[in-house]
Amino acid sequence: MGRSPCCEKAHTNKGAWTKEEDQRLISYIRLHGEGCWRSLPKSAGLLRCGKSCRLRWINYLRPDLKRGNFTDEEDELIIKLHSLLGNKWSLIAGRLPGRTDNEIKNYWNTHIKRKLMSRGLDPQTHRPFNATYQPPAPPNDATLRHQSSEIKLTTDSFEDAKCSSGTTEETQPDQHPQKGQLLNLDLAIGPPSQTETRQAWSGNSAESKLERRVAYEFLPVAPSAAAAPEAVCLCCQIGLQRCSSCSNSCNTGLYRYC
DNA sequence: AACTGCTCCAACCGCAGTGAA
DNA sequence: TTTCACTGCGGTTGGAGCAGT
Repeated sequence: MGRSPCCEKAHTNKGAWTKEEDQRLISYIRLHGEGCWRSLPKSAGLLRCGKSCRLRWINYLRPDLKRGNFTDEEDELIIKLHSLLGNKWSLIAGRLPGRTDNEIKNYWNTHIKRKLMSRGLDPQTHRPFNATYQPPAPPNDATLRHQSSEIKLTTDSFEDAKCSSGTTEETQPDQHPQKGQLLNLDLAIGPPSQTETRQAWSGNSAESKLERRVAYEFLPVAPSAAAAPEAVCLCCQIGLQRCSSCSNSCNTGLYRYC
């Protein structure tokens, strides 16, 4: 038995959005807020599927979107994040305020890929084309487990028992960025929004772990393996010896830093 | 002016993750 | 534990616009 379609396709519009549809969607979300995408089209009087409404809002109509060309700084940031995360566009977008995953994905495919190739770098591996190197698979469960164990190597405070156990891949330094490289990432990145934090940092999915890893490595005070980590709460971003605001309610497991 | 090929990006599609029942 | 509805993500597509001939 297949999944029921997300909407009644026979009675929905497809293709480019009209100004009137945009206006209806904006007005409705202003009044009622985001969410309930499935019922939104009917409530807003739109002959669109909920997914289509959500996409239109997120990628085009949201008021906080930054339109216009990407800056060189954004370019470099995207490249750095992509080298770390792979094609995790939503995570990358979470570090670029005002940019959407779709926008970044398109920009990557049309500009940055070419830019990297002109530098003689493989856009997937971020390594020189002529290097004798077997490209790692894009972040799948196995590589995520590997990456999680890498976290364990860079700090003994960030434990993730589920991930670190069962890691059978051999560590081949040439296939992964060095610790120094990871920590050398530009720190001028905005913190994730509350929503992003809630969504990406909770749970124990591979995605969440990856997000935590990025957040961890982008922290202003990255703990070294030798010294005890500075007290920075990863989920609250509060630099206190003990963060009382999250230690009880936080389910990310990151409160160990508090 | 007409045609062709290319680029770019908005939008679609299918699947995975998540939480409620 | 299973099923199902819903949301979000990443890959892909289609068409508008532009440049070259």
